Amino acid sequence: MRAATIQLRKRILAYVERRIRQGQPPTVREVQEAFDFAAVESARQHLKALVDSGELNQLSGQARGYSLPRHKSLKRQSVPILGSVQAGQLTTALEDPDGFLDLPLRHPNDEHFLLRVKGQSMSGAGIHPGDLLLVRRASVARHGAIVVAMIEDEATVKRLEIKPKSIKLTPENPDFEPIEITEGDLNLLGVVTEVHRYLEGIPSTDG
Amino acid sequence: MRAATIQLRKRILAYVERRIRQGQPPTVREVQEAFDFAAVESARQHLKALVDSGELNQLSGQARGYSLPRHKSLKRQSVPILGSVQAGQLTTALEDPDGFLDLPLRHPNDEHFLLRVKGQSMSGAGIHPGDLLLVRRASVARHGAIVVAMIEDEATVKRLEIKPKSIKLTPENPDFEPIEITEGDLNLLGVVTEVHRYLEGIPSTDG
DNA sequence: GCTTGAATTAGACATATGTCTGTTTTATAA
DNA sequence: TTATAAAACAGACATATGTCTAATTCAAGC
Repeated sequence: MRAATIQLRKRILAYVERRIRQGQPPTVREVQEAFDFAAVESARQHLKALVDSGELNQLSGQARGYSLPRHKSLKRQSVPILGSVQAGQLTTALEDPDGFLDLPLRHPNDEHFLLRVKGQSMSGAGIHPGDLLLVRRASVARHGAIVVAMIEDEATVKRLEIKPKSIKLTPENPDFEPIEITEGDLNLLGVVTEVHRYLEGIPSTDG
Repeated sequence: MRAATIQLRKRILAYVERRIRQGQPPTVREVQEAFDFAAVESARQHLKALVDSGELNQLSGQARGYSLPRHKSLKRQSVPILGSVQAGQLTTALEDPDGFLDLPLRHPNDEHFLLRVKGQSMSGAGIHPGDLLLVRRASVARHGAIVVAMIEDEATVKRLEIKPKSIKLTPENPDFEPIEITEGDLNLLGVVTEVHRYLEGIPSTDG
């Protein structure tokens, strides 16, 4: 393959992806026009190459038959927004959320919720009051992960430190005290996977 | 219109919407098959009715030419991810993004892009390196807004301060210097509306 | 039942679109 | 430069798909 072709093919792939995401995959001739090919076959050859290399899927013979491979099409789901979670009430809270946001999830088979941040205890990690934390429900987490755990009757956000004989939950703010508990006493609600902040007011809470 | 037709038409609309959201609008004949019509024209008539009532848009004569009207489709959009923007190259950068994220947009009729944060100049506002900023393209902004402006050949993020006779662009970090320019020299690319941080690695950069 | 218009059916046609074959141009390396 | 394969081009063809017209069936009201 020629040097310039690599760049061109990337641009074609980006174009096709954009069209698909906008709701209508392009025809071969639309690709031809978008890239000023004089021949339909030129566009087709590039598309075929992208299919052959696995960057696009194709339903042969169908009009606008190009689609994104599975790993590229993220599932989107409605995620409930929780203002706070009281002890043992996660299920209840999930059933009566403050609202929902449609988000693409990277672990679409896991259960998620959004938790609105209160207080400054994680400001050292760039997590501030009002931020929405996307939490993947899990009962285990890796050392160093930011987790949501039930501490003294309320869900709180801390960084998890796994020690040989205990668990330490550290706020990222020197004004707050870390908590050290035994592994059995840890009531982990989930792992924070994303932080979202909305600067222009409350996001749509269509729930 | 007959009683049963109302229900059927709703089901057809839902089918078309689902197909569009999955990335490929159906052909008339696919609608025909999905609803067991013996004639193509039956499906076509229902689709035509949905177009006439404004629940679908259509590009006549085009294969798979049905699309969602603006108020339905643009609740979620594919937003291009830009790693950086060089002077005057926003259009080019938008055509060759690092990837896309599907996000619900609160100003669905405006153009948006995601900008990956470099440097610590806005850490005082809780914006850190690696964060993705959702930017709504705009040429004007309100006092106090966090904006993306072209400064010295590159897009940078600053807080906007509108003064009587000048514009001040302030980094939220004492280690950096504010910039003061006349209003005419301001090259505003957009307003930051959301901050997103992904803690478990790079979000899908499928572009 | 009869009437009437909506809904469906049947079939054909026009166009859009995918695909194929062969030729020409172009970039790259020897 | 020349040889070579990649890439682009040109044109044709096959199929998919949108659209049209007329006939038939069906549901709802009289």
